[in-house]
Amino acid sequence: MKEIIKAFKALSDPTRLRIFLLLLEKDLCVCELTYVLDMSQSRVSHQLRLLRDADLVEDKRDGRWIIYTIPRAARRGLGPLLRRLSGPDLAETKLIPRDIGRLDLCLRQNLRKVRRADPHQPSA
Amino acid sequence: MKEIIKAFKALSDPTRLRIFLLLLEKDLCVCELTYVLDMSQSRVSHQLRLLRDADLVEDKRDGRWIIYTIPRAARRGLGPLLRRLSGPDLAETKLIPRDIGRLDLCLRQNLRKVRRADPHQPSA
DNA sequence: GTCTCACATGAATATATTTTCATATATGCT
DNA sequence: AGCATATATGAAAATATATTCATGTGAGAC
Repeated sequence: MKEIIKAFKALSDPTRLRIFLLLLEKDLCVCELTYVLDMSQSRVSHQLRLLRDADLVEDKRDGRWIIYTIPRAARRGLGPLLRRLSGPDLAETKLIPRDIGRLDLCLRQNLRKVRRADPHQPSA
Repeated sequence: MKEIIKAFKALSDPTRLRIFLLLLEKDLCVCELTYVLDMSQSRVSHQLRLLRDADLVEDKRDGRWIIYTIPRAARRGLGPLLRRLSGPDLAETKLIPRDIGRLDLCLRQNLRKVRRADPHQPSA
């Protein structure tokens, strides 16, 4: 019961729902989310914590970045519901077309491009 | 989007989730809910309004009483999710066993028994 | 019409959530 | 070690939500 309340509460905020829907599309790091949402990093981090506390997202470190992911349980449970609530047979995309646009933009810029944590990269 | 937020927000409060789950079991009037939840009528009414604003419940008058119902759309969308979130193949019942107990008690007392809006009741 | 019951609602208060700002931590680079 | 980048977090301020209390409304009984 408490878990369910937490999950609903977590998704009942526009920012967090947008984050969740974005992550449903693709795993992202905080700076990518910050870019797409055009919000302060602190704000995004705080919201991510609530999503994490509700077990709606997971994080794993990758070098300097922390990548957020939607664990399988949450994907299974909520993905279908959101598809249904957003109208018959629509992808999450339809809920946040603007964000998806900015996400594409963001991915093209490859924010995490150059400095990967790969010490073995040959210089030529 | 706004509708989805409203729906999640509506279900992210313990009182409202309990009401929703009770109504998933059975259509009920406000005084029955008040009894089962053991809360003030005003409090229950306020929460019902939020649920109604989120299209998660509907009401219809029946004589003196106002009966709350879960419309089909909400039942279809959220029922399955709640069943899944509450564990594999569990009915909503498992989420609020106490409330269901009190509901049975309440129904046995037949709060809406005597004064039905039936003017043709013979006196003998 | 008057009384009672069932319910709704406005306004004030109490409580929780969100945002911002400053600062802390961890990683990688040089 | 020192610096920059990526992210987290505590605390205060801003904002939203929930609860209570008093009162309003509408239906049925008489």
